[in-house]
Amino acid sequence: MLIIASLYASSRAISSDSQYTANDDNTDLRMKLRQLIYIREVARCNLNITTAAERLFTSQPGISKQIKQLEDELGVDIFARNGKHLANITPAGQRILEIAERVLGDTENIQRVAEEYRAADRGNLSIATTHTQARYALPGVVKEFKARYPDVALHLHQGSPPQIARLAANGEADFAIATEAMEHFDELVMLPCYHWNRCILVPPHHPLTHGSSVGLADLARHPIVTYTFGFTGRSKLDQAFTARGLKPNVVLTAVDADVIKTYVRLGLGIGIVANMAYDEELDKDLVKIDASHLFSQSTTHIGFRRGLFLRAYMYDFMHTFAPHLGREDINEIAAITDPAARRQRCAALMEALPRV
Amino acid sequence: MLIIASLYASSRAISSDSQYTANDDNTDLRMKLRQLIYIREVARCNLNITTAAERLFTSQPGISKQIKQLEDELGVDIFARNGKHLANITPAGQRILEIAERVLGDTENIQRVAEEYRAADRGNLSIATTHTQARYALPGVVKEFKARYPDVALHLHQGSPPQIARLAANGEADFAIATEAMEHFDELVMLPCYHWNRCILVPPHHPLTHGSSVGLADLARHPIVTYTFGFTGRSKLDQAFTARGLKPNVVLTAVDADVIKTYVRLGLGIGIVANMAYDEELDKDLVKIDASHLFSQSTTHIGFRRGLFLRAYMYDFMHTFAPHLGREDINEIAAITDPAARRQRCAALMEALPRV
DNA sequence: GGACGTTACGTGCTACGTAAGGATC
DNA sequence: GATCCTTACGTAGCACGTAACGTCC
Repeated sequence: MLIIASLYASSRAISSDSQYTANDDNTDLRMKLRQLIYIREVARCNLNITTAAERLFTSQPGISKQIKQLEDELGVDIFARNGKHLANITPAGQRILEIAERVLGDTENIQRVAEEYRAADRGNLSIATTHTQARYALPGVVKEFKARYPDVALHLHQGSPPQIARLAANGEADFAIATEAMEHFDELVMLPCYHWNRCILVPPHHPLTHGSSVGLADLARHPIVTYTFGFTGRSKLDQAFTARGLKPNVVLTAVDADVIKTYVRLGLGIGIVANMAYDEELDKDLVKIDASHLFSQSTTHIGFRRGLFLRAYMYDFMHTFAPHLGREDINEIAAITDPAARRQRCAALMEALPRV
Repeated sequence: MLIIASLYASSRAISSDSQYTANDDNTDLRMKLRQLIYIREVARCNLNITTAAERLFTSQPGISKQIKQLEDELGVDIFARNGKHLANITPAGQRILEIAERVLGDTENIQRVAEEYRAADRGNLSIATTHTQARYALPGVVKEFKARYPDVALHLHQGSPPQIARLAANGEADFAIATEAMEHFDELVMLPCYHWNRCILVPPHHPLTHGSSVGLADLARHPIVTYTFGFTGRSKLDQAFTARGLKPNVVLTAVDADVIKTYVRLGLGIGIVANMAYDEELDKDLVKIDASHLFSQSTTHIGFRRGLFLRAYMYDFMHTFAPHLGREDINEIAAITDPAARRQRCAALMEALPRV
């Protein structure tokens, strides 16, 4: 079949021409957003419809039926069934799910736009972050933010770096703020915020306080208390030791510096923590020895799902937290589709950050 | 309000935690795709709900009510009302409409993905193009394409360049193929296909056939029959004359070369047409004089809406039409968000095309 | 007065929940 | 046997069409 049509007559003549109504606008669209929510949730729940139903506060047969209906309309299976069990996601389903994610993200964006215009300084800000950030880096920013936006409800979700990244990727949190494991989610736009390094905390009169300059070998001779692997730049710490062929004697690992400090006070070992975790006032019973020369610096990032509509106060929050991040810079980087190119652009930003 | 929650317990504990369900997934989503279709159509119909209803084959009160319902849910007006008439699109509505376009485009993409997996070599291909392309550039490609994909229904829509661009931008056509006015639609990805230039057609024994080399001044001395402004590289033609301070004596303009040739045969003037419009066989009663040295070359582009899911046969069509366009190249360029950067990338491609 | 949008009302579809049935592990 | 998905059925809600009303040009 080859159809050739001319349309000089009227600039909108096309649509009144019945020939076009077939391929034309999605007039006969039966697909529903609910169905997309359903397939997404089922995919997220490891293909378990029952738990998906619980999480969406609806009935399991309802989801079952809607999914089947969607598959019928599209003419392809989204899920591969093994008898009556969902066994897998089909290739077509994979691609459909990707687009469905974007669609649902966009519907959320529509709601955000509406909120923005209804009340620019009212809304929610949901931040997923680690203990270190929540305890030492964010309080100042949060205080300033709350003073400026008293009507924005702030939610802080604490978790491990992978959890944090997942929350942001799923849209359950607006921002992810962390140091580790943030490069592995391509759907997240990660912006470098600040560099930091480590310090050593020891009780007063500890042998390390006597020597003039502390080296890695000195540290390796003492029992060490530091972060659990995967938290707060722990990887950089290990790298430094192994690069020198040293085996650190880590006797205790914790997720947060407060626990670490507690055990340093008990004399369990020397603490290696992020330097912003030392509080001049509260930790004056400990001696802080700078260790920036021993480890390569770490960089804390703030991330959000690509395509997320950013409220004005969200730009403001990022700018407060990392003053080098202006609205235009953020938009520019978020517009980059290719994750590799985005990382490259961010690397340039990182260079400009003050070293520690 | 400041909520801090910890989520170490379980990697998916979050969602069963009632604290999150408020800001969490769009569980209580009431928005419907129909509503988005409605607001888009109303916007397209110059805020006339009645005609939008006709075009969508539904009732006018239905649309009216659904729009109001959507506005209610979002809490902002999408359309500004003057009494009972829709007078304008609000700023919020503007942004909502942008996102709605993307959502609806994506739902269409889901259907395409489904088609692709259901029957890879079955489907529709809708091309909007000009007379020149349809008549002289496309027949060979179409023939080859139809042989390879007998089950793809091909639709050719002929129109003016702006109409063509609009069809592609609206999703009423998959491809736009034209030479002029293709840079002004940022939502279209435009790929350069081939360069071409003009030739002069005169009756036998015409004075121009005697001179050795034809110059612009020679042309300006004869009555000219050529394309209407805005068609088939007419702008480049005018530029050449005005750059030399010449005023061409255009006595007749037409949209297509067939009409031009007809009047050249009648002795109305000399014809200036695209060189691919000369048919060795059919036009042997006319003398063709190459004019590539007189005018700067034009470039024909193929364009599609950014974000459009491209079927395998669509890649193939483009490759057949412009062999330098491989699937990867197309994907790479389509992934570029910034229109300026995209144009720049295409400029590089154009350099590589054979000059004429 | 004509075109257009809104309100009111009736109807038919459909999504959803409950309950029972069958498959898989 | 426990878990999980499907089918069947009843209900309640909602979208849609018709008709009448109000409004703007």
